[in-house]
Amino acid sequence: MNTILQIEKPLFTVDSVLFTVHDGVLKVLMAKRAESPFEGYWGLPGGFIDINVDENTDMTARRKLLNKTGLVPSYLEQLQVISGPKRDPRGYSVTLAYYALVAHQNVESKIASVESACWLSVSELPKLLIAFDHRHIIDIAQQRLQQKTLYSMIPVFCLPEKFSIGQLIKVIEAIIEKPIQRKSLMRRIEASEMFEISNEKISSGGRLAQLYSLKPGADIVNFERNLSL
Amino acid sequence: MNTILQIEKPLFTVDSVLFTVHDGVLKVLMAKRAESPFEGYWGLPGGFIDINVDENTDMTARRKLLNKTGLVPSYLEQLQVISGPKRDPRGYSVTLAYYALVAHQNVESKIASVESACWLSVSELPKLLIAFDHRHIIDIAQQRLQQKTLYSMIPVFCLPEKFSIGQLIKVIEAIIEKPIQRKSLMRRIEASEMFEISNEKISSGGRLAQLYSLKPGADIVNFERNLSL
DNA sequence: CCAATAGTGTCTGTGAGACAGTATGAG
DNA sequence: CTCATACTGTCTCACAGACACTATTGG
Repeated sequence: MNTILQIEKPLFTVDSVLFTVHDGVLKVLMAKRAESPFEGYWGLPGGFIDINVDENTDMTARRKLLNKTGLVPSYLEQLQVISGPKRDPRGYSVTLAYYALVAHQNVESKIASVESACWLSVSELPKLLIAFDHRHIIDIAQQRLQQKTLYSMIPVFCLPEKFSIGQLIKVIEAIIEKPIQRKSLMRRIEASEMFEISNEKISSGGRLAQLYSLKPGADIVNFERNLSL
Repeated sequence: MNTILQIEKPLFTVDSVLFTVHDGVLKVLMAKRAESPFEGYWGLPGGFIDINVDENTDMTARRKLLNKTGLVPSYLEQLQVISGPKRDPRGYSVTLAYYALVAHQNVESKIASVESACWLSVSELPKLLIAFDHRHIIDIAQQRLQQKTLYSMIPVFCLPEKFSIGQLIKVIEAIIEKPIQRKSLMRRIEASEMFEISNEKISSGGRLAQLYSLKPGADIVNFERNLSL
């Protein structure tokens, strides 16, 4: 091609913070590291981009999630790039962090390269050994998720295709760690026009709950006000 | 260290979209490329990270802005990573784009490596030759700036230290391309508690305007509602 | 029947939009 | 004085919060 000084390149990795909510608790998917830096520590699923396979970094994130955990996220968005000379003992490192959401499902670590991938409660992370600065990345991801929950409907991606308002309330409250008004949520569901009323209802210990589902091809509306305070 | 297969790494670059507002027009800083890919096209100021110099990618962005344009931005924030095999003829490329704001000032291209850096009106970009996918990156940056202007005071970073409400209105209107209510803006300035009333006033063809300045150490408040519609 | 959860009606509160009215500078 | 721009007062409107009320299920 032409003369470019191939100056030293940093390590470039892609890591994902995959969240779900189960039993009213926010969980994050972590993998126990089987390999050298921070072996035995919990780390975010991620790795190096494969420029022969990955159309872009989104694909790297998805590929690594699938390989390491068998899961395909319902929602995936770039979070932030974290970089510096000291964050990886192997050298100067640049990590593109994603955050992602999925309905809760059991993780069978189908892949040998990882000892075990599993859902950890965000609240129990302080008790665990976390690799690199992944704890910090999770904090940033959690903040972003909380913020976005105040003005959008992304929490629906923590639920299955069809869901009830009651389920959605539980998910939102688990994310923002505050109670919300059912009424406000229903107004938003109505106003957003993102959802359609299913013909099914679900039993939940009282009156049957209407199930909703995302309209096919609907994009995610951002509201002009935040919830709560 | 240990055996890591050094699989092929992508090119990693950092580019910045530096905005300002001058005479009620949103401008972006572009440099005429003196070197090979897209020589003679307009490109965003940016380049490769220097892992021996840059503490992190923010520093890369700042260093490149300073080198290529002599400017130090008042505000700098990550925008997005864009990646893919085709966006740079030299190979698979990953770019971390930043967007930044600064008070308008003339650019003297102090550095020889760039033919000319100058402020281009965003509206005239369609008429010009833009390198790589930089046009697309600018579009994304502009959208983000518009969005953020609706719920924060970042446009003040397009103004000098001390500024009047009237100046700020002009900047905001240039960014979001819609008129706003002076009253709403004043309420926000009051409520945010980010600013202090200077002891100076500025003449502007009518009654003297009160000058404000950012309180030292004040952080940028996000409002819970958006402006306008 | 009761308990539990789903959903409605409606009042209050907050902050943006609109816009008329007042204040104060230059010429 | 007039004109231009700065600032204030105040009404309306949209939408979130609060909460009482009704509806519908299972036991």
